[in-house]
Amino acid sequence: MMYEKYVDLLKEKSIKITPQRLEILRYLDKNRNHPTAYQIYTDLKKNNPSLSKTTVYNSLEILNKCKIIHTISITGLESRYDIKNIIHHHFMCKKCGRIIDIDIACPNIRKTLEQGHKIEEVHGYFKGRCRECLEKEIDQYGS
Amino acid sequence: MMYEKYVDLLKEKSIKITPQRLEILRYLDKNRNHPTAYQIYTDLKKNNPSLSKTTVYNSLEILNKCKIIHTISITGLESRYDIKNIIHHHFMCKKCGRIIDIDIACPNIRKTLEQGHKIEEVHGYFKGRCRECLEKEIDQYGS
DNA sequence: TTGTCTGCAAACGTTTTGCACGACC
DNA sequence: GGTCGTGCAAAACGTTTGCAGACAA
Repeated sequence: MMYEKYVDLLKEKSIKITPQRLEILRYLDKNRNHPTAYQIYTDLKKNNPSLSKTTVYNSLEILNKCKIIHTISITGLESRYDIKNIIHHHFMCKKCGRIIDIDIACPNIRKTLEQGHKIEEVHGYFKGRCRECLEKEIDQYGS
Repeated sequence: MMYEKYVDLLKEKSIKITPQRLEILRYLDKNRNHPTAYQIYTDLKKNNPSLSKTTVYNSLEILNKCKIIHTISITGLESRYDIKNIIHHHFMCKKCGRIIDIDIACPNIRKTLEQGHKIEEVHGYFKGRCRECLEKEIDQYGS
């Protein structure tokens, strides 16, 4: 079998390598649209009908804990998952629901706040209307 | 009856004034600890046993839509609610679960992103360990 | 053989829905 | 009289749990 980065990554983090975990990682690598656990589950079930939701949730949890993937809770409903490894934030279009990576970092974030609280994670969630939805509005109602 | 700011605020936004809505606003004004809908419901039910969950959810939704209150989804589980009217962000302690207001604004946030997406809401969620929990750790394991 | 991972079913907590009643212009 | 808000119950949804069997060190 050819070299696969996720095999190495799991080894590096001392997480047991299982076919399910690898499939989830490959799925997130190919699908950069921030899928839900259910989307991952139903899509992977097509090629592996015995896959269970429990395994998907368990795998996502362990991969998130080891920072191989990231959990996004921008919708306020379900969690969504992301495998990008550089720090970034997210924009959600309130019209079409798309979630888009935002490659900006807030430059003046301190690691410890004035009050002494220690920051370990920063989640920037931006909401609004995406360019495509804005353009549709102009087409409809005129500029 | 004495002057009440929330009566005026609802009038201003053309939202019908009902006892339930006012009670929820007064509750959030007094309880600045980012309660869940269920906490609001059970606490207000003590003085108004006929109050229903539906009404609490309906009211929170309409008040959020009109920006009188804000919905916080930092936990990834339930929604929490906040009545503070100046822009701020939130810190959640991963040990004790407390959610604390962070009065900083990211200075260089544009209203429109490079790709043309229009930002209407900014939610900054910070997670880590609060001062009190950090101090407990030091007491336990030594500095 | 021990611990860990998987998969199924059931349970759980939060939120939404359908519907009937009541209040208010 | 028609619209809107309320309250109850049931359903829906995402997620977690308990448990039994399978697998790997």
